[in-house]
Amino acid sequence: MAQLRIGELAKKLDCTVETLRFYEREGLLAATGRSANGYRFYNTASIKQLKFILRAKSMGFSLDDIRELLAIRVDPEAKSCGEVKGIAQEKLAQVERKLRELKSIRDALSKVVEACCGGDVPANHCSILQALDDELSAQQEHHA
Amino acid sequence: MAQLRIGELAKKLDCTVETLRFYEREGLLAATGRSANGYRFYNTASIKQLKFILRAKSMGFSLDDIRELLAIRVDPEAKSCGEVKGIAQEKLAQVERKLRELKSIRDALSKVVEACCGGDVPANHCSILQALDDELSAQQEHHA
DNA sequence: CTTGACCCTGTAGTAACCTACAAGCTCTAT
DNA sequence: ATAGAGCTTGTAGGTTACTACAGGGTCAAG
Repeated sequence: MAQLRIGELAKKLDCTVETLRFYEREGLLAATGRSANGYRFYNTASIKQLKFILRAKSMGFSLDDIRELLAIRVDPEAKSCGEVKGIAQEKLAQVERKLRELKSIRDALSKVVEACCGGDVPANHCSILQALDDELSAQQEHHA
Repeated sequence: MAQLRIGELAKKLDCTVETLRFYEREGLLAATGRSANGYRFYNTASIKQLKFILRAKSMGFSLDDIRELLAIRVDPEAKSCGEVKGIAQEKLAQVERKLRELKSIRDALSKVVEACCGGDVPANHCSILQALDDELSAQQEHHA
């Protein structure tokens, strides 16, 4: 069980073999080695590394970020905790920016959705279309 | 002032001429016409349409969505308010999904950032790296 | 009459992250 | 012996929304 082929690893950690080969090309995850027939195999260290990658991805890190984190992970003596924290903080700041942006989009959108009758009537005077047309749609309080 | 050239329009509504030509290729915004020299020109209707596009974009609609909304806008008798509202609601649902996802990313990230000492010490035992390695990082309450 | 800003077309590149072949080898089961 | 699943490489495509040329025409000012 310590030795998995690419398809087994893909199934185990729920990704595709193409993704694994892609990660290899990108320098994120080398196979542990090749068996006599040329097939890639992965041991527990490789599997842990893939878990690391997937977990970092799920936390919003880009593949570039992950490359950087992996370099530190491989040689943690060479880098400080502060550097790692810096990467994570920057990512957190990005996520928070995006979050604010999305919130304001959601607010604007839910406002126009609420205002629309949504009925089976011709859209001639649809308030959504009007809001998108209108000079004052974004901040109607400003005028009212 | 009712007739703008592409560069003037770009400046007026704060986008680039390349974007305008791109929107034309994409069927989102045709120029009102061409002058004798072949230059595009835009009248107030075109300008309104570009405003519509930009406003829709700022509300999180994709260019595909906007194409659909424009079709309704051009012939609003043929479509119902309900259809427009449907598009907007679906978009709102997408935005809210993304929002939830980002929130959970932010929470996970801020948790690991808080836990890290961030000092100028080697990253050997960095809690961020450990969290990414660790089986239990995502839901440590589950075990504790 | 030339410079420089502006316009034209068409094509190709970017970013991030895969995804999909084609052409062919290997292993297992029947 | 042969089918079928799984593996190999390399290359090309796809998404979204632009962005960046190259190579050339147009126009107003000096």
